[in-house]
Amino acid sequence: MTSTDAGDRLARRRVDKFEERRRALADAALQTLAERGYARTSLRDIAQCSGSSLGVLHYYFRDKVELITYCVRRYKAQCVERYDAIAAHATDAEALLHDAGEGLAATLEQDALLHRLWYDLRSQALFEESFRLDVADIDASLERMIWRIVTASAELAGRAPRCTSGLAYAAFDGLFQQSLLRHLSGDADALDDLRAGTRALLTRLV
Amino acid sequence: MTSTDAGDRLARRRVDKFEERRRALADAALQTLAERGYARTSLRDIAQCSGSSLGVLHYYFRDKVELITYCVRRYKAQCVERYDAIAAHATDAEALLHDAGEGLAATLEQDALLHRLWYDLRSQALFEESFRLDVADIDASLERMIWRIVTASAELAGRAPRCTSGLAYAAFDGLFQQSLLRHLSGDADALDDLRAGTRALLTRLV
DNA sequence: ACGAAAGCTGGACGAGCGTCCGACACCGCG
DNA sequence: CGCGGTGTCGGACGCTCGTCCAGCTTTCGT
Repeated sequence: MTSTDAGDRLARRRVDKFEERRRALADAALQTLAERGYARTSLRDIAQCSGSSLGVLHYYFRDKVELITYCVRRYKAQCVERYDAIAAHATDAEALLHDAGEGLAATLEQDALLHRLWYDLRSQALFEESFRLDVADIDASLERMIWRIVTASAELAGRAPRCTSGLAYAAFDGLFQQSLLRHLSGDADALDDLRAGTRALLTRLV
Repeated sequence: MTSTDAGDRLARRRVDKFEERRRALADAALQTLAERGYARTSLRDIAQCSGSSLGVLHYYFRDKVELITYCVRRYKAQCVERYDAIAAHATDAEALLHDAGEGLAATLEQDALLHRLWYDLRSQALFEESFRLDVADIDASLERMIWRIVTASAELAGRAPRCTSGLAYAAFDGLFQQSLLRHLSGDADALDDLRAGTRALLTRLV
């Protein structure tokens, strides 16, 4: 083993540790962002909620934009992973209709705060150029997720989808967003309406 | 005429002038908000863009929240007025399909910035309780507008709507929001896709 | 065990924020 | 003309923000 090999291993381990810490900080930051919203969250809030300090944040992230961007990327990873499971195993059309509604409703209930953050960030992207690429990326992931459900539903029903992937996503996204707003406002019917709406959309669009 | 009558007239004229100035300031503020977004707009920005000063803003509005709320209410008035025209005069189903798509596309193109502000404010409402009532109010107006189009379309086609008013609004809202994001990102197909999507949604939902 | 590098701390700094206020211009009335 | 009320201005105030840094502690290869 040469000395440069040892150096490489060393450097790699250091980088790994650095990255791991970044991830931990970003996850804590994501939690805080989800609770207070993008515009109302300061680096001091994030530092306090993650039990670290301002200096640490600046040690691991050049500035606030880099931290936020890193957080959003992590969020996206969680998002895709979470959604990939929804349309996985359904053997008949009726079961898929049910599972899709239940999946979306469960997601809305369990991760309401994270999705609130997502809509917040997407709105920011309307104003801030620098967010648009990441937002478009996440949107594309979600669109693929919805499209998998739609095509699976069509296949099980022996039909072809009667809409484009973009339209299906837009409609489901609107439904989910509206449900989220009502759910967070304390509307008890929001979840059931999301289930019913999912079923309705799915049967109209295929 | 008694002296109190004269006093009343005088007081009323003063109040009118006061309200008129508030409106003018709010309209200018709305312009600035639409351009820079809620979180990035300071009272100094608003003062500068409206050619007034910080002191004037505070003379006519107790604080920033009152100014913003007043702006949103004015926005809502414009909004409803603007939309009421869309589904007004269509004599056959095909014409309505066409008019609805053109109306939404024209709105998207002409008032992109105002709608961007609307989505911004609605996202803020997810976090800030104090916005929710006004946002819910505007949402309800928009939902009624969409529902008028859907029912008119169903009637002209000799059918009944196959969805609830809430689902129709959610779907159209999602479509419009997605189109807005793409339009602002410079996607040249956004407008055409909105037209096509409107037609598709309308034919699937009735 | 020791020295250097990595990791971390708390506070300082200037900018920008919402708010507030004293001073001044304007105008109709006595 | 002078006077009080209305409208306006620009700066001061206290605060929070993101950024940055001097210096301390911890870690770790040698």
